[in-house]
Amino acid sequence: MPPLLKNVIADVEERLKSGEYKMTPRRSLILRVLIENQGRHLSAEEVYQVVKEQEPELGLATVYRTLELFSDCGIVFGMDFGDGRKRYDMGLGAALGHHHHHLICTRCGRIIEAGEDLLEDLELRVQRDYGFSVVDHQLKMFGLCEGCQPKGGPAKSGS
Amino acid sequence: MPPLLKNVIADVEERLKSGEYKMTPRRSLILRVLIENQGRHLSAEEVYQVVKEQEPELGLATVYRTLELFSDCGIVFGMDFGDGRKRYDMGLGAALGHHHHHLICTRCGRIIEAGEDLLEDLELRVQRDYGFSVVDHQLKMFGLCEGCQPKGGPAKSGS
DNA sequence: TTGGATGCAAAGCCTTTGCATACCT
DNA sequence: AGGTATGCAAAGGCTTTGCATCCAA
Repeated sequence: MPPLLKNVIADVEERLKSGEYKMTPRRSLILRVLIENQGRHLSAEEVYQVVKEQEPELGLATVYRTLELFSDCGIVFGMDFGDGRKRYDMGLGAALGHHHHHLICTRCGRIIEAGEDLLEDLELRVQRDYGFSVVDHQLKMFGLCEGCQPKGGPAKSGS
Repeated sequence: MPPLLKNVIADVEERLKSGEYKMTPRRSLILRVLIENQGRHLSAEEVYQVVKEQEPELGLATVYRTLELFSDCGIVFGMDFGDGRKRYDMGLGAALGHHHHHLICTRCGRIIEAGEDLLEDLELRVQRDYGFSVVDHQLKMFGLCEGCQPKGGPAKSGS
């Protein structure tokens, strides 16, 4: 495994220990799966399927418990794309696990991560106009991804 | 009931009829509850509780079915604040039922509607940079509402 | 030895569905 | 009559929990 991965795992271990938790082999495995699937927003069940390939003994409940644990520690973030199940992803990159921007294609279901930070501006306005102090935000945009859009450029609809 | 309300109900009736559905007394009642509670993002269960006061015979399943029906007709919009249940609100005002901006207080749970439209700008960028054509979006900001913020101005933490 | 970690299965929540009945055109 | 609307209760899907066991410090 690449050294970066080791670092991340070590870092997570630190965070867990500071909260009286242990980094067990199973948790480590789940973490690795999450890292290797960054940006794919796996559900608990999906994590379970992947993890079970290497650790068939591992139970679904452990996945749920681990995901919640990681979530509490700020290691992963849960999100909801309206498909009836929670999905998770690493909180790496953004300093505070801040800024989750997703473009959700309503046709093929693909979810694209967008890295915009224009919301800084909006946060300031909200802070000022509503007296609301923003800690985190989540933006979802629904529409059609490039591949699902009508092809052929800006053709006239008729001819 | 105010004339505006009548108009809305009549309009909804039109929409239902155009889809082969009927505006029944129960649906009308549910609609009225939704209208009278705009901005409160009621869950199905909550709608049920309110509706039952006037129509104790009405069943929860009808509420669910009606909410889905309204949702399909674009009359209401479902959203998710991460509390494990769908919440609904009227899609009035914004032309396309577009622009749902919510400020969610993580301390008291209050949900404030924000009417900003700064995202137009962001949508354009997304369109350009990702080739993603945005149809709708949803923005949630988590933080502390005015009442839940530490009082007394920028006081020193110690003394 | 003690406390957390885990598997398994049962239980919980919210939501959807099946079926028989009631209502309206 | 014919078809939709509805209540009730059962069924479903995802998640959490209880309990006995296992593991590590």
